[in-house]
Amino acid sequence: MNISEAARSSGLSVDTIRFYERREVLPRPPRSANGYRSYSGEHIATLSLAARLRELALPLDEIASILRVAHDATCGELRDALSGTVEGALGRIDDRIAGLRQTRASLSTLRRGLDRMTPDSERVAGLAPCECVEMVGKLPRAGG
Amino acid sequence: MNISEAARSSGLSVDTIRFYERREVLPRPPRSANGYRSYSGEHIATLSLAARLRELALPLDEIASILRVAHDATCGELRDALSGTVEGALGRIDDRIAGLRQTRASLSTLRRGLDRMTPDSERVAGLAPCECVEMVGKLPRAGG
DNA sequence: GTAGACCCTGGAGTCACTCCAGGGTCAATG
DNA sequence: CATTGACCCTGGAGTGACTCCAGGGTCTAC
Repeated sequence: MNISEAARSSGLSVDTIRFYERREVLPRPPRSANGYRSYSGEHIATLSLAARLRELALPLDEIASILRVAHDATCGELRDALSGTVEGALGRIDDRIAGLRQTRASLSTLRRGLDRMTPDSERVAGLAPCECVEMVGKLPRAGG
Repeated sequence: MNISEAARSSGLSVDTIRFYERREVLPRPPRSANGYRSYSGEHIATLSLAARLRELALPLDEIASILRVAHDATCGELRDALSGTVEGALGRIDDRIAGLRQTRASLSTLRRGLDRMTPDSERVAGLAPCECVEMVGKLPRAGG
């Protein structure tokens, strides 16, 4: 299996696989006679695991150490490594979702306001030609 | 008002203000005799507007053009610029929230699975020492 | 034999900051 | 008047996680 097939079946892009390898997140696969990377089923499993962990919004360092553990650990060790990681990731995701919801609410408010406005044609030099700007300025601060 | 006061009252950091100025997102304020940036009330309004727009997850280019429009536009023009932008931003945020929720669900599944597992002590060379890895591998693909 | 799809490398570009070195300025204190 | 410490300036480098590029080699089908 060469790199583009590996990409297709793992869900990572070709560029990303090469990038992860350079960053030592992924193990270096053997090369065939022409110098092409050659991936086995086990390699593909590692790639897929990395892809899934990345989808869980884990930073690459963490993924790298999980993959290293996953290659020579007892089940219990791996479980412990994963559960700490998962706990942290859940917290970060919850914060992120809360922030985005705040932002979403601000945006809806802004849109409702814009819909209610009639476009007048007063042209002013300088900032704040109309209530639009005031509206945006008065939005509550969200955690973007 | 010098830059640190401007930062405090706009919600941007000092570094970010200077960075936005370099990137021509913000207008260059006048300098006082010693070379320090000197911000008027109108400048602060612009900074605050930029900060709010950034919280709405708009890219800097878009903010830059809105600020330029905001400085010499009719109310209707500004309204139109903002409403297109807001519409796009709402869509992006909804997608992002949906993706994060997927990820969150996967993480919860994973955590529940880990909690139910008993740590056995089988040590294997090669990937996939236990069901942990399979579990992660089988998580549904989320849009991270 | 040649067109087009694939592969390789090392390096640069992206976004939105954030931090740093190496310097100048200012207000208050001793 | 000297010094301390908080502030200000600039240009440039570092961050994370890619993404794209140039400039080359290889493989497959017609």
